Amino acid sequence: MPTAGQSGKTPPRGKRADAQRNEQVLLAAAAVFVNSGVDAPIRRIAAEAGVGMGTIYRHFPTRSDLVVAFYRHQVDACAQAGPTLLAEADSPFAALRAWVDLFVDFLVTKHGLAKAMQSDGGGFDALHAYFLDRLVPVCARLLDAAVEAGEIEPGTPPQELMRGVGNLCIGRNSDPDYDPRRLVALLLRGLRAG
Amino acid sequence: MPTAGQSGKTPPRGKRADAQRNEQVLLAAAAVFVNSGVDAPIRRIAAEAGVGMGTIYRHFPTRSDLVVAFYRHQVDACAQAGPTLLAEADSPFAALRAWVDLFVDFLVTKHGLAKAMQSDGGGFDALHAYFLDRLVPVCARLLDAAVEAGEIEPGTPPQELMRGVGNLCIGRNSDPDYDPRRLVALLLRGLRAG
DNA sequence: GCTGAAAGCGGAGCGCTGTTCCGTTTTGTC
DNA sequence: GACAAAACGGAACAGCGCTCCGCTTTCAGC
Repeated sequence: MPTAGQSGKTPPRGKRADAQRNEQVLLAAAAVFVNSGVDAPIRRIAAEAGVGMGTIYRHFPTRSDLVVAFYRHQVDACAQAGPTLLAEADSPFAALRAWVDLFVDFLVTKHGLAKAMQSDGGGFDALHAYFLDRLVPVCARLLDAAVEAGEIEPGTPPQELMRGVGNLCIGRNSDPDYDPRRLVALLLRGLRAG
Repeated sequence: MPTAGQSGKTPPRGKRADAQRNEQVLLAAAAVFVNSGVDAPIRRIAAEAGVGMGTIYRHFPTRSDLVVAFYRHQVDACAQAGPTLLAEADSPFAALRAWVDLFVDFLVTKHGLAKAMQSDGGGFDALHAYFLDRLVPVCARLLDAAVEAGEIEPGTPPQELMRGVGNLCIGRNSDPDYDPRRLVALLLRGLRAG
């Protein structure tokens, strides 16, 4: 994937050089999300980046925007894996299962991302929206294919399945005995026709 | 410094009258949980009750304790419904399904309770513990009965199922289109032997 | 009744958040 | 180099949980 827009010497919309620089620095500093979770204090990220609070808010009006920017390419990779899996797997349902596994892996390896994705009152609306925008269509295609192949029953909206899977992944880090994968597997089993 | 020597001041088992009164007043004020969710500011509950912050923290060291005290009888009712349903339903699996429905109803009608129950970092540990203490044994008995009747596959720990169901109920209020019941039904379907 | 120690109370205060606002600095252009 | 616009930095404000300690209430023993 290309690095954030500008290659060579064409600044996209006339952003100033220092602004572009700071945006990159902020994205790099957002790596604290990896270890401290997406709830890491804004001040900390600003300090990590060596910029002031004003700067961070100007570039990313909500924490959600920063999180989206930071994880965007991973979400995109997950979205792109959908069609590939559908083409290569033994059956549409197998593809769906593999894709959901990918999604679950993504969520459980990011502290608190699943929780943040629910967006209920936490100001993570942009994150929620981005996940839905990118992944629901992919999920829909996989579901449709599986329905068409007679492997699962129709009637489950993709956004509902996504939401459910996301919800099941919440709190994995707070309880090492809890493994969302087993429950997600049960959920998918419940979809099967028969 | 207390002059320790007095004749037997009996340290009474019972609390002082004003303390008992305030505890009742606080429990009544905790009704703000119903409309404002379990995240309602402590200050607000204190104000509602007409007491100071110190009082509320003395009676309920964590917000979790207050929530537990407020919803305790409803949780107990849910726990007690387990054996009843098992005795009256057509089959153990039907009883399990009915009981889970009861649990889901309880969770979705309390703003944010499901989220709080996850206890990941929110200081809701006592709430989490109480739910588990009271409901996991009930769930275990229902699961065992259904396994014994050959209706579901063995291998799902009750605490995992509880957690999964609880997780699926998160955020129902933030998205009216999301209905956890359908997904919970799928999950239970996934348990079935066959 | 009184009385005084212990139990309980109240809320100011601390530390931590997110977010805004505006004087100062940097940048790019003429 | 000058100058306006863009961007910056962090002090300041608001809201939160929680603690701490001087003041008030209770109640057994007289």
